[in-house]
Amino acid sequence: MTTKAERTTAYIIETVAPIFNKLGYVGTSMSDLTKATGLTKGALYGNFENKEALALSAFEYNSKRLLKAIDDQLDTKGTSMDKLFALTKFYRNYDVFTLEMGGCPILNVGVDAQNNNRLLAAAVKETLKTIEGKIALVLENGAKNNELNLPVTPLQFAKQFYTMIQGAIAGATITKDRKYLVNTVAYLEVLMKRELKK
Amino acid sequence: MTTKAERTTAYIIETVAPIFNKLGYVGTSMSDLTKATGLTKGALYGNFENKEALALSAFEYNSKRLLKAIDDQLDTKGTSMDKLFALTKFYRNYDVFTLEMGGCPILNVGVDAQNNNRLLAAAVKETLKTIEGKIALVLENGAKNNELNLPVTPLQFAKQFYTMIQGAIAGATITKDRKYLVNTVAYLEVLMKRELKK
DNA sequence: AAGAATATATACCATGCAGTATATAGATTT
DNA sequence: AAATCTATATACTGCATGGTATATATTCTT
Repeated sequence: MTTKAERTTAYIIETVAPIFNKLGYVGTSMSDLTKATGLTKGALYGNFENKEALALSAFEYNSKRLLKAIDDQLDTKGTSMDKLFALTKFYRNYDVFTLEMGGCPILNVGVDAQNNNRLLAAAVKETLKTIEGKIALVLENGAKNNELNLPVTPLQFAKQFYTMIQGAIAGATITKDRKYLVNTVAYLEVLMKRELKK
Repeated sequence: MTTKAERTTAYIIETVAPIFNKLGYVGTSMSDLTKATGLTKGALYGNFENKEALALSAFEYNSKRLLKAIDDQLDTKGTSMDKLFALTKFYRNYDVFTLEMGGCPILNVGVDAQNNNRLLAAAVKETLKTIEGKIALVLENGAKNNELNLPVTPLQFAKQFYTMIQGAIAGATITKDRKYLVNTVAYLEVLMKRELKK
């Protein structure tokens, strides 16, 4: 059973996560958070040591949600090719997925924290590497099972794959135009068929 | 001839531009700027109406520098293919180019201003479109002069081209690893040869 | 249900913030 | 060189910031 205190901590993180993601670390004030949660400073500082700990928990929360969603796609039944196409399909509507998170946590926090918060920046970097690793693993298994051809190493292909996705996310974010996602995913699928298909 | 006042204004912009680009709009304080310039608030507010005007001028300054550099590449003598390869070469060392600017202004300001400053966000969006347009123009001319084959419209290809670059910039920024630039540019050049060559 | 332990609210602190009014210094014009 | 005009420095707002000490609720244990 979860104690009241644990539920409060969880509630704070959930509520605070999209705000930090949207407004950035320095752009978010403690009063933004008391307003959003309906709690007072006493409650927030009773559950978290300081603003930085809150921001870190908030990012970890968003990060886990994202990694879970990616895992869900890559756990699709079928060939490794099926799994990868499930992932591209996921990213085609990534703007919808990230709407309630307040945008892409990798891009937003990655850029925002770069020169403002080392711990956050390091956490983002690790999440990015984790995602690349997950994609690489699928590719590696696909190659092992003779389901696909790999022109380069699995990690190399995974990195290039995610770089294109990242570019699409950046483009869609900056221009507020989801076509960047749609078009890039379409192109990625063509490239995958061309370069990975046996 | 430039008056002393004009030179001071220019000096402020130059000095302030990389700071805003690095620390973001909210992350930059007026005292950061007085410290960096060696001037006082009186001087800054005498030359600019407020912090927002200062940030806008700073972005426009960085933006112009970037557009100028891109133009320089695309003005390379030779075929449209030569011009495009000059551009990819430029982006291979983009981290060096943007070092003294405090990072990529498109990515940094585009993400930072997204939820903090509408004017800035709009300015970045426009710059991004301008870049895409410049690339599209080279492609269009190349097609007209029968120098290359276009599988899609010039703008469509240009957008996909820049999306990949943008992804590489994001990856390199977040992980502080320039390999994202090097590898993406290498891959882009392969794709260009494969898809554009007659 | 009473008492102990814990979680939240209140009130406060020092500091930093963007911005301004005014004084002083410097440049430009005559 | 004097007078005028302009640019910069100084000193000061009022307000928001992150954080804390303490009082008051609320939850948990017995």
